[in-house]
Amino acid sequence: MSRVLNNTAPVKKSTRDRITELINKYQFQPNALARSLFKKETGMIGVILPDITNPFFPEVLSGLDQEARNKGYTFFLCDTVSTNTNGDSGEQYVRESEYLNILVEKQVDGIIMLGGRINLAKPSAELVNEVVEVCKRVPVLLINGNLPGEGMNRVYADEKVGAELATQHLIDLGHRDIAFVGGYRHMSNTLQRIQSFVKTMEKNGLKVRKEWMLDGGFSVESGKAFLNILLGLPERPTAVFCANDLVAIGVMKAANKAGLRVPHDLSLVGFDDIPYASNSIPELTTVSLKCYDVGRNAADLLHQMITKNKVSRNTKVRPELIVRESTAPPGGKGLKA
Amino acid sequence: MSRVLNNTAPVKKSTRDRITELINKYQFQPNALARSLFKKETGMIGVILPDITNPFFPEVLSGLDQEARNKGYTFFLCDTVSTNTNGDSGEQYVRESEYLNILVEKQVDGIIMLGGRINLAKPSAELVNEVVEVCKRVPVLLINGNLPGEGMNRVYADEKVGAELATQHLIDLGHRDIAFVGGYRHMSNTLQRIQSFVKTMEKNGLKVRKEWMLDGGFSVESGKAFLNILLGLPERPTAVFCANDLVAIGVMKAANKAGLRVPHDLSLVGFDDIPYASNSIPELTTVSLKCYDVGRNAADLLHQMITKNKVSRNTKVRPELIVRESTAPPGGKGLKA
DNA sequence: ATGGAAGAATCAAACGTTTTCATTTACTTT
DNA sequence: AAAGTAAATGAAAACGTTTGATTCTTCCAT
Repeated sequence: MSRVLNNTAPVKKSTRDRITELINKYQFQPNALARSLFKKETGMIGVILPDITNPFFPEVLSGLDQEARNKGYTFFLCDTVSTNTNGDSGEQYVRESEYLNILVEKQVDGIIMLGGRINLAKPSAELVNEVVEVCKRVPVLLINGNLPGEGMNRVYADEKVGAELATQHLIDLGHRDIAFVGGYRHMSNTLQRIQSFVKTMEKNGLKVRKEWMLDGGFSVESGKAFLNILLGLPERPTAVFCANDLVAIGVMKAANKAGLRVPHDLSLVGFDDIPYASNSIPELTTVSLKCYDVGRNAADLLHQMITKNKVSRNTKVRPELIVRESTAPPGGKGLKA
Repeated sequence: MSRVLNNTAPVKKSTRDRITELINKYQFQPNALARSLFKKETGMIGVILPDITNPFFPEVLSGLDQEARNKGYTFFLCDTVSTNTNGDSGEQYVRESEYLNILVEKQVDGIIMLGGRINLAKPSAELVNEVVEVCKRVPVLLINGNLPGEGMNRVYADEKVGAELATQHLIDLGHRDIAFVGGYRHMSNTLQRIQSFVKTMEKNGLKVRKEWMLDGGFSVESGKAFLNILLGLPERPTAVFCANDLVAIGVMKAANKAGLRVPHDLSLVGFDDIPYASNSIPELTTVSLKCYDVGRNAADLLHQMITKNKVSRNTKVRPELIVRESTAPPGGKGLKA
């Protein structure tokens, strides 16, 4: 029966017909569990991410899916968000560990980790150990994150050039007083963006002001808060570079409420290029992390790791500046009252 | 060994210790495939949806996950979108069938269908047949969709009261000239919204204008197109009810470009309450479909279907009007030039 | 016609669990 | 102390597939 389904051996036409007839008659469908048990491959890939509700992730998921689908993979979705948001991300982290275990128990062919603890600037030794341990059993691929030491496989967007692109764009427009707001200093991606930001500023002979460097969130709400802080300062920037699009939206909303017009009074650039970015009024200038491409690359790389059992080298994808409507030369009154 | 892992039988302390030591030593992890093969349950739920990139779906996914997680389920994500968008949704439909097959082969404990063909106003007999066939093998739950005849299990938001809420809100504000734009007439959810819209209009003695009823898309782009059509008309509405938030955003952008202020010149209400809705400027008045609640309910119901093997009755969740900033009395110049 | 080879069909083992049943060991009670 | 009961352990079957080995046909060539 197996032979006729999979054409794995020659079989006389008479018997083949007999079998196929039975298959149709009983609506037979093979049991993938049993097959996987024997073949030691499941065609399943686990993807662990912090929060499916963050529009950033569906985008890369989409790329992953597109590339992996025709290779015959299906996805386990492991959302680690702690929905009963008591602000305790500890719970999220234990969930991450749990899922790691579940996935290897379910014998997935590969695991993709996306965000969460792998984004920490200083990941705990415990986590590193854990992931290394899992790596021994199943190929693991990190997207937009890193873990020190162990030569992990990763594909990621080049945060540094992304931040440089954005900063330089603002400078070329004529801005000299630029703020950076958003993110968390203890996360590696934020850190890279900040570092690249100050580097680019200094390269252009511009000063970065400590009091214009605000972090503490990736959300719209935090964006509003950041702008309000900025508004309370004696000296104010004419442009702000936001750690991601969501906080850019927040900044924009708060600016609007304060009677400031974007980009006339204040230039704004975001980061990520989530769908939001092109839907706001005015549309947001941002740097695209090419989530979709990152996803596709990841799927491809993981597939190689699974089949060739070979550690391919990491892939870095180059971000792209998307100039839309939220940036302009510093013509207006700026943030100055 | 199985006994000590699962505490399924009394075991002497000495041997228990011996076993646990070995487990730790060899980092033993059980094979979920083998277990599932024997127990005939996998703890896996398949969810089929059209496009993870549409912010509507992550929201319900999140609710699903939250409720199902602590019951020990994990999710298969089956995105049926045809990413090489040649506009051919036929491909999407065959993918839907494919996934249905894959999921039963993988022995999932249950299947959740979300959008796609189950939203068609007139589903093909072929589809109905297919789903009925699958239902014989594994519990299937439809979210926000229906299939005729066969007493399918479903949980859904009450589109009719949602549309009524929105329409009545506009009317209460004093609007008499209201347009309805967006969606597809051949989809059941659009149809219900339309029907409820005209019913509510007529109940208030208001006339609905054929030329103000536009359909043909759920996207931002289509929203822009709709408004532009409206602008070209000799007589224009003072408010428009959009089939979903995305087209409302589109309408808002097009209005903005045409120099119209929302809500001063034009009132706008959306549908769905996706995260976008509260991030736009002005924030969008909309009706919340309670995606998250729908998701939670679905997870709960499916769990009952799986364990109790009982066909629970359908669940309907009541939408809620969220009044924000995009609606106001028809004070402005309206759309009239 | 017999031997052999190639083709077709059938058998059996293996994948890693769980559970039942039987067997052995330990404990309690009269 | 013996018997009976309870606890602990061991062995084996089953879940549904795949594949390598084995047997059985069939046919061709010597």
